[in-house]
Amino acid sequence: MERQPFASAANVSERLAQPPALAISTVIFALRPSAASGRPTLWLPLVRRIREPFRGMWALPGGPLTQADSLLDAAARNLRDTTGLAPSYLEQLYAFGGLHRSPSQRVVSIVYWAMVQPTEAEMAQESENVKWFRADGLETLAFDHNHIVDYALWRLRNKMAYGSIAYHLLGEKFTLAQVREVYEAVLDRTVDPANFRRQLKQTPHIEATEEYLQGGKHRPPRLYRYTGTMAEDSPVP
Amino acid sequence: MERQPFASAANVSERLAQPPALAISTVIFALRPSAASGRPTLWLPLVRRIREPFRGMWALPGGPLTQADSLLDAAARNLRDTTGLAPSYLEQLYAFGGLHRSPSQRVVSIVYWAMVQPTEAEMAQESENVKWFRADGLETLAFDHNHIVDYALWRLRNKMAYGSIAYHLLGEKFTLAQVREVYEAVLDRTVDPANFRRQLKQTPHIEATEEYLQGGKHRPPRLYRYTGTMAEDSPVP
DNA sequence: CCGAGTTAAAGTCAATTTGACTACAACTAA
DNA sequence: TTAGTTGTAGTCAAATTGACTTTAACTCGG
Repeated sequence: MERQPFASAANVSERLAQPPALAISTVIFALRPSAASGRPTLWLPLVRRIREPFRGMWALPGGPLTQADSLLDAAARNLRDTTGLAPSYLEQLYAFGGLHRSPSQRVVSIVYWAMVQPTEAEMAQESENVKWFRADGLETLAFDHNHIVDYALWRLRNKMAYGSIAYHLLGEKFTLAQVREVYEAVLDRTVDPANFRRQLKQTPHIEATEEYLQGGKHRPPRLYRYTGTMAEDSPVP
Repeated sequence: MERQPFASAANVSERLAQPPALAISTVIFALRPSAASGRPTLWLPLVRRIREPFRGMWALPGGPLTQADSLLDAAARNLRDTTGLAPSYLEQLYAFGGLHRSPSQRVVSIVYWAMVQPTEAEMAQESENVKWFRADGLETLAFDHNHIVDYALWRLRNKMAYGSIAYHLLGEKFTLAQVREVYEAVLDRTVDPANFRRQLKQTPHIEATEEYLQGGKHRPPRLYRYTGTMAEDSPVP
């Protein structure tokens, strides 16, 4: 991503001549049970920087735009290389291009965001340099990445209301209570179970299966399936 | 923007080494009375390309990202330089980065969109190389710019429902009927005047003035003012 | 095997919002 | 002065929403 270890006079004059560096980064959201309450909460994987600037700090996974890939492909490829993830939902979030996002060199980052299902999330093995964090109350990250995560959270809360994002955080089959828990986790408020059920039953792309989730402590809930696609909300690009 | 007049063997090998070119373009919407019905409809200014590729064809105003400007500043500056416009509403739309958007060189375009008020729109003088077009039924444009305009229209229709965009297409003071006409133009359907009025009266940032629009043919309507800001919908960036 | 406890799922009902429509007000044009 | 047109307020039934109750289906502890 950002290569120059420090700024020099040469760098500064070059800055006017050479085009800005183009980076692709991704904010990845997944649901994990909170350590405290056990309820699902939003988490995201971060990678530790192994170079200057911000060496040793945590940052969004990303890298330079590979020439042979479209923006989406570049995001997907980088995600696989750095975290091992292959998310079922991956969409462009925003292009950040402030002048001082990175010391020394001007960097324009095209940021994607992803939702991964619990089974997918397990693919992102934690290691010395890859770790999952709770999305709220994040420590200070490299570059302007706190800012980017905050923006992603704001968009997530907005899109939740009328979008299909929730289903991409769940597995293939899910109970209505699980969907409700996603809403509660993201919107950070309780939702009436009965009314929520009534709403979902008249939205498209939610299909009841004949299966029930067994092994719970009480009456087994029916399992549902989401039959929509990722492109349900954003069409052309 | 795209400089190479034609592709060469040297170009192709260089493509892998040098970063993609970064361009900023803008889709500008304004309201103008339709020639046929007289009702307001969506128009946008386009500029004629004076270089290859696509020389002579119409395209969105844009240019390379200037090094000293943020993305927003670069969009605003370019808009002023090419069309003379200084829109009151200017926001990032999407980053387009397909591999073959431009012949010869890879170009990533960060596209902004703007809404200009009627008085502002007059600043964009038509000339040999700058002309206003109706947003729907556009002729074939340079690059993938038809695709970009279609996407902008889709976003506009979506955002209209719960956003503040309509007011940025109108002047400082406006009648409720004018707001309704904007909705009708963008959503392409009729809206009940009485019900629309009831809705608007309980939305924030719409303030009644003590003035009335005189000179009409019938009962003069009250003028209103929008007191919100551009950042009402999109917060952080 | 029974009853308490818990969650799923369906149903009730009043309050609010929406869509279609009516009525009246305020102006222009003839 | 009157007919025509648009602005504005109000009415009413239908649809939607939020708070709540009821019944069903299961587990677990005795």
